[in-house]
Amino acid sequence: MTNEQRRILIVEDDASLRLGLEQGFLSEGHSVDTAADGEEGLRLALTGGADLIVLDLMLPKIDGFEILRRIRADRMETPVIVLTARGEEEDRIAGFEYGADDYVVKPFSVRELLLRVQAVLRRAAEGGPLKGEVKIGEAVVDFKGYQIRRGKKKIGLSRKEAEMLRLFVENEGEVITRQRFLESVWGYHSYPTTRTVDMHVLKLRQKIEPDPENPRHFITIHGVGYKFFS
Amino acid sequence: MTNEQRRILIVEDDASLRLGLEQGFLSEGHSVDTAADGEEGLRLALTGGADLIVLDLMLPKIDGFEILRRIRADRMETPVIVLTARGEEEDRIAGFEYGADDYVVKPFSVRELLLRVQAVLRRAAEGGPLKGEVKIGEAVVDFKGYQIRRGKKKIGLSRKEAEMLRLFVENEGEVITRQRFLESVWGYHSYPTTRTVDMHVLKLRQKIEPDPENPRHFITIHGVGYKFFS
DNA sequence: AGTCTGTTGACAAACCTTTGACAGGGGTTT
DNA sequence: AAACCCCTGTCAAAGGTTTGTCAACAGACT
Repeated sequence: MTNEQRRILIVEDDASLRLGLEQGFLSEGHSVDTAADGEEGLRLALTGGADLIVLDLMLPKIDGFEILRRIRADRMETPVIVLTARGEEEDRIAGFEYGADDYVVKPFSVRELLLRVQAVLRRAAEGGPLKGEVKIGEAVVDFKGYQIRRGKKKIGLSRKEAEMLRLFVENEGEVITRQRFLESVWGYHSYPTTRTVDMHVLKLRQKIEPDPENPRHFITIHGVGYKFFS
Repeated sequence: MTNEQRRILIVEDDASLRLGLEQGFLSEGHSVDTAADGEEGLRLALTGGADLIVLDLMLPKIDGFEILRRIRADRMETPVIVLTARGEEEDRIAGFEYGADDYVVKPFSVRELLLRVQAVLRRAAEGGPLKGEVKIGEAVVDFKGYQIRRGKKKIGLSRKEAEMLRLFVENEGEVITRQRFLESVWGYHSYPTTRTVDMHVLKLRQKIEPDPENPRHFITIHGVGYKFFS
């Protein structure tokens, strides 16, 4: 009852993944449409009243980019989460440009995707902060452009910085442990030290805090993790 | 990391992998049960109080799907992480259909599996006991944010304070002995004096009680322990 | 080669936790 | 009721752990 049920469209050619996702969504109480190729996917996207679309980029017949482009060309604002394969990292930037709302890199845990879907649905329901820009004190973060504006100064964000910031913003007011950062931003295939997380927080503070030595937005919770306030 | 120890059940027929995983979990401080075939695995899954099950799908006698199905048929909610081999009966790999919490494709690094186990355990723990906020008199405790709000004042909670408070809240009205605090909050790896518990109760009183010298919420039971009322 | 990013080690600084000490309460025994 | 002993409240200092920050290094990219 924490969530309303929604209609999810899954466009994915790999049968086992498609079924797995379908089950996952069903078990969360959503209803599901599926398409195994781009043609079908586009048709369902344009006709069916999906509340959210999970879209693989690599598809038979019509690829994911094209589907995304056509959806947006129709002025549909249905949230889209893109699935990209490892090594197609550039896809992700391109994906954002075409108007994806989030992306997940394969291989991912279904749990992770379910969490992101929930987050996107929540944002969509609330009017979607990440859609455009987020204000943090004096600074304005542009996630799609990977940069921050403070007054007239523009400061670039690296990929890791941007992803950490995204996690912060999505969980404003809640403590996020270093482990959770590693899990969510770094994934299961690289194993940096937890000190690395600290380093990135330091950088975010330097780029965003008015007074980096007395942080107001990125708060340390000793022995636990960090907490964010906009 | 002061992570709590858990009991892990490994169901895997390949001996070297089974031993490798066992070692990994042991070195993280968990305790481990193992089963080399499906029959044994199912038996242990249903009887033993495992906190998490690592389950190979391809097993002698009873395969992993069947085990998973039966576990869930019993309404057990023990988290399960499934190990699948690449190329195994693809259409059935929709392991999530049967309620797995995550899956890992062989070959995988032990390190990766350990990380996923931690993640699943953490989520299982978070999902359970604590709701968002709890009111204690005038104060509102925000466990996710590790803080207390009293009117407009926000007071931070340290980790130990938060964990003690959690135990108090979860056992409202019951007397909790100092010993129980030590076991539950501090665990088996450290043995502080019971005076330490007093100290933390003092701090909680100072942060939460309207009049810390005449406590209404954290009551001393002389010779026994403390009792909490919201 | 030069730049940018991510990662790590090192060390000091900050912080929480723990402990000792002592006063004050509580309960029990006479 | 008084004496007594054990338990708890509280403070402050010690102790140990966690974090902030700098600098160096490797790798990717330009």
